[in-house]
Parts: sequence; structure tokens; C-alpha cells
Amino acid sequence: MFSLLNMSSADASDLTARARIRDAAIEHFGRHGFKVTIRAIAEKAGVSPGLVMHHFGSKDGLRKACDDHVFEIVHRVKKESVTADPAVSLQHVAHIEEFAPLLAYAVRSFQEGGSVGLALYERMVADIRDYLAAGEAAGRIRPSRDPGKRARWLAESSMGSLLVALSMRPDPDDIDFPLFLREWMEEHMLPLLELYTEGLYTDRQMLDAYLLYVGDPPAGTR
Amino acid sequence: MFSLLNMSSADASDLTARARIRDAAIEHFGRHGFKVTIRAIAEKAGVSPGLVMHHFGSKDGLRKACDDHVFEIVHRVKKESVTADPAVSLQHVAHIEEFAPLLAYAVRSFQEGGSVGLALYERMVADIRDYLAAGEAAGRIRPSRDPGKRARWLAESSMGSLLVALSMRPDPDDIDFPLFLREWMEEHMLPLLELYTEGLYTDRQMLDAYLLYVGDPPAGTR
DNA sequence: CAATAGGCTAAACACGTGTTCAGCCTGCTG
DNA sequence: CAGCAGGCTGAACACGTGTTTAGCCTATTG
Repeated sequence: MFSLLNMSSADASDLTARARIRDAAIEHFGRHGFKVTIRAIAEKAGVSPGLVMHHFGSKDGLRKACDDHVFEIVHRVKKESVTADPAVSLQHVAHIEEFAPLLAYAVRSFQEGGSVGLALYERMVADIRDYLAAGEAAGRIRPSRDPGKRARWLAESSMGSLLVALSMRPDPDDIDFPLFLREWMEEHMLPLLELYTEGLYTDRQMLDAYLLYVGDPPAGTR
Repeated sequence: MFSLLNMSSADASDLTARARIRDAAIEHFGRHGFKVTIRAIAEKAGVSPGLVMHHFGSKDGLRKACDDHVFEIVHRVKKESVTADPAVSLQHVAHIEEFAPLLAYAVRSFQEGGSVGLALYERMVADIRDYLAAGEAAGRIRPSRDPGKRARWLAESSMGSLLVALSMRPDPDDIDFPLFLREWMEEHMLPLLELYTEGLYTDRQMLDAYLLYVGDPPAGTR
């Protein structure tokens, strides 16, 4: 895990200055948002502001490097968790703290809409669609009239809920991400499961009315 | 409607400079986010930057004035739509364009987490809770184990979906809000209604497992 | 050993942006 | 009419922040 993420402060001194800057940037961007100053990042990395420019050319260059790094790690972890035995996956879940900076960075990307945000989002939608399709084939998930749109809605609503919860915090610019995540799950797990298994409405009136409206009559109408 | 919102450009010249500045600020903040410059707002209002300071003291003061104005209008419109006849409500829905700047401003507030954002959000949660309670009493809405958390989840997920959709746009800093809203509804109405009337899972396995986990055994377990 | 390259720093620079300031114009008031 | 208050302007100011620059130090290399 440590070697995978290179985010632990214990071995920070071992890393090259370039890597230390990048990791400090990911942490700062994730915790405080992308408006953090280059000077702050440099200080966190124990380095002069000039060196940041020397290695990354500009703030955008630094951002780009962070993007690439985060995306690459997410890619690697995902491939591992698919191929490896369940024990490894469980380890990942158990050590959310280690991934927290990455997740925080990703959430900030969703919030602001950078290239990583979009790429990660599209991947997330695709994953959810595949997952739902598999569940549908296994009979655990109800079929949808438009699986693509459903997957997109589920991704958007859950990620979005996270964003709103983030913005509604007392100080959205300084978050303890692991804590925040835990509280969020604690707060929403029940209504989410309720909604997903029992629905909200007791009848089909709204849905059928909409289906008629868009010209796709509900089954059994004609 | 026009006299209510004072957002139409047709009678912009009639308004006092102070009101014109405030309206221009609401429009700009809503369309481009809160990082728009005072100079840009002043130009839009046909006024010098100094005058903005003269009337509002600071950028924060301007923001505060916008907050108050938006909140006050939302309050007034809401009270009207509750007391007035249905025809008026329909008029409101039909003329989304007129409200768009206000809505855009509110969404930006949610995104950034200002005081208005929080206040509007809490009010929204309360409204949804009341609405669901009424529906439950009328037998149209299923009961929940925790109506408060359910209302919060529904508010968060729908608002949040809007935020994510906003961030994933090609240029999130320059949105045509009415168009954006229409596309969003077009895209999500179906999966939303499907989910709300039919649910997602075919069985109660996930929900029951969670209820057991949190120490609240599902009905019929003992 | 001398030279060179590259990691690295401190200081200066450029520029956008919120804010301040001195004063102009206009319309009201005594 | 004279004076004054307040809306209003244009220019200047202050400051934060990304970026540039000149040069130092160290290690490698011929």
C-alpha cells in the first residue's frame, strides 16, 4: 500500500523533491481546493517556490502532473482489485485513510470539472453500468428502460450528494476527508438502501404519466 | 413577474444604479461563479468600479446584498405559490427563464457553500420533508424509518446531481442556465421516476443486512 | 583537478484585483 | 443665488500570487 501510494509522510524524505512536491500538491489540493498557493505547497514539501516552477514549469503543469499521477494510481488500484484475491480488496477498503488524499483530490476535480474529474466520472458511470448489468443478469437488479441514463443518474446523484455535503460544511476549504466520508456514509446509508429496495412512491402514477408524456406508453396501456 | 424579479433588462434603465449593480452582480455571479471581478460587474451595470464600493463597501458587502435579495425573492415567490391559485404556480414554472438568474445564483451558492446556500438548502430539506409527510399521510409515499434523513438524502442527491452535471460541462464558468436545466431534466426524469417507483433491487437482502448491522433488525426477523 | 550540469534558493518582477482617494457634477435647499 | 450633500468617476494604491532570473552548491565526468 505504501509503495503503491507513496503518500505516507514516514518515507517522504526518501522521495525525490519532485515527487515530494507532487504529493504535497495532491494533499493540499485535495484538502483545501485548487486555489491553494504554490508557496504553501512548496513550504509543505520543504522546498522553495522556485523549485516548483523548475520541475513543473507552471502551476498548471503541476496540476497536470497531479492529475496524471492520481489517474494512474486509480487505474493501477482498480486493475489490482479486479484481478487480486478478495483479501487485497478488503485491505484497500480497510485502509481508506491511505487513499483519502487521492479521493479528496478526485472529489475536488469533480467539484471544479477538470480533465481528471471528467475522465474519472465517465469511468465511474461505465463501471456502474457494468455492475448493474451484471446484477440484472443475476436477477438482483431490476431492469431499466434506459440503463445508460440510469447509471449516469446514480453516479451523478451519489457523487453530487458528496459535493453538497462538502459545501455545506462549516469550513469546506479545510476538510478531514476520512472523517467526512465516514460521516457521510453514516448519514445516508439507510435512506439510500431504503430507496433502492423499496422505492418512494406507492403507485405508478407519476412514472406512467411521464411515460405517456414522452410518447412511450407504459406496458398494458393499449 | 417582472416587477417581482426586477431582472428584465428592458426596464433596467429605470432602476437605481444600486439596484442595477446588484442585479448585474446576481446575473454574473450566477453565470460565471463568484470569482467574477468587480470591474466586470460594474461594466455590465454601466457604472464605474468605484461606485460599486461606494454603494456596497466591499465585494463581500455586494455578495451579502445579493444573498439577501435572492433569499427575499425566493421567500416571496414561495409564499405566493403556496397561497395563490394554481394558475399562478403554473405561470412560475412556465417562465423559468425569468427565474433563471436567481436559480443560477442559488446553485452557485450551493456549490461554494455560502450562507444563502446553507439557508436555502435547509429550507429545501424542510420542504421536502413536509411534502413527503403529506404524501405519506395521503398514502402516496412509502413510510421511512427516518424521514429526516430521507429528506436530506433526496435534497442532497438531486441538488448534487445538478452540481456534478454543471461541473462536467465543457465550460462550467459560462452556463446558459435555462438550457442547462432543461437538458438536465430531459436526461434524468426517466431514471429518477423509475427509481422512485420501482426501486433498484429485486430483493431486500442489502437493506436487511444493513439493518442487522446497525442493530435494528428488519421486521419479521425474530 | 577542473569543468560542467543540474538541483535548488532568494530576490525581484509582472500583473490582476480589491480598495481608496480626490474631486466633479447635479439637484435640492435655505 | 450660494452652498451643500450625495451619486458618481478615473486614477492611484496595496497586496497577493504566478513567474522569471541570477547565481549558489554539489556531484559527476573527462
